[in-house]
Amino acid sequence: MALDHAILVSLLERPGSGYELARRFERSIGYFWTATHQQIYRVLKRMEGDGLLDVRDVPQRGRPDKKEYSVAGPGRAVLAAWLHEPIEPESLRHDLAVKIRGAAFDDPAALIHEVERHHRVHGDRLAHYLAGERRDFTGPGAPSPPDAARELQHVVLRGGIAYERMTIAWLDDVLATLHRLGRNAPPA
Amino acid sequence: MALDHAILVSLLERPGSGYELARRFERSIGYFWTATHQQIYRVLKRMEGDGLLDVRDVPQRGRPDKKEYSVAGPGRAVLAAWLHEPIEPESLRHDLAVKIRGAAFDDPAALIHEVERHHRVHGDRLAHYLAGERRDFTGPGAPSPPDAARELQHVVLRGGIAYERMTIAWLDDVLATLHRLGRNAPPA
DNA sequence: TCTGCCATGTAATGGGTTACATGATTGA
DNA sequence: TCAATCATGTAACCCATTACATGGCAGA
Repeated sequence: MALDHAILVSLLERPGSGYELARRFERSIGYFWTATHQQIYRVLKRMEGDGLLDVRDVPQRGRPDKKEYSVAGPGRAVLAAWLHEPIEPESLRHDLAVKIRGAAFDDPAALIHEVERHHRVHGDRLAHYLAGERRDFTGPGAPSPPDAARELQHVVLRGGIAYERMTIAWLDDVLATLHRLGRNAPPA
Repeated sequence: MALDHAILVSLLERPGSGYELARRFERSIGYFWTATHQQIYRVLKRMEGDGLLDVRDVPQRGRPDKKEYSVAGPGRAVLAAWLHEPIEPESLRHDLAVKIRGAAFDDPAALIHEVERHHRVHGDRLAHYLAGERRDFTGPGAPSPPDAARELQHVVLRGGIAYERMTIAWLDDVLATLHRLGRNAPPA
């Protein structure tokens, strides 16, 4: 159900259409939550039906019209209630780790390219987050004193940055391990 | 579908019953994958039907009998094929981050207890991982030279340790931010 | 006696992913 | 002319979570 809450938070930060939400889920909110447009449209419709959201038809020139959603009173109440409930600390789902342990029953060295690919992806994400941080928080254009919403967005982004740095360092460790195994026991 | 592969890896490391698998998913494999016994029994039945697993009835005294599963030839082939396929780099699903951004529209200081609770959970997990590392890899009883399977298990565990340390450091950052916001703008 | 562990399952629901579907505008 | 972007949706399937269900043994 947390997609509902992520959408509420995003629409409180700024009202928008399903399409715009889907784009945000590829960027800022995507740092910590993913969703496709199909999911988003379904949930928006349901939440609108439940009276949690307001909709406004926005005609546009040269573009398809869009429906701009914003959070209604009951939506705000639902979010507030959720904020005061405890949630379960996350547990990981890490496919690559399954593969690494599985590689013991195959050829460990064959995993090197795959791990390198993941390393590049996380490097790109890190660069992207750092650019966003400079643009929105630490760069010359950043407003000061910042408000609470911005401070909280920033601390979440710092979490994303820490996650990517940690992952990259770990993948270096994985690569070193795979290389070591390759030298000690070269595949037939 | 990666639960299938996680089960194959675990059964290759050591054959076992559904119940035993469920317990492993609470410990070592649980570092990077979670599953409940309901899921596990369903998947075991399906994979056995597909000829990927062998079953053996094991009568026990003083305990219910159990079914011991092990990986059959086709199961090994399925795992090998998956190991050679590329997989998508993970994306996060972090409820707590949604809450933190949402707190801007409520009372940020009210989140402090929740964040502290998560901090404790991650601290406990870290201690648990470190104890496992000492017991199985770096302690006096650990065999040397270790084989490939153990090396790979260790590098995955190091990933879990790095993840918990990173998370704890980030939660410290979050707490400092929440305290700062509380001082600057005390709630009514 | 009661809790917890061992051991296996079924059923209902809900959420997520993938595939399919349409159609206009802008820029290369 | 072709690809990309904007914009919205439906349908089917799979997977995961939650609740329900049983029953014996060991130890506090």
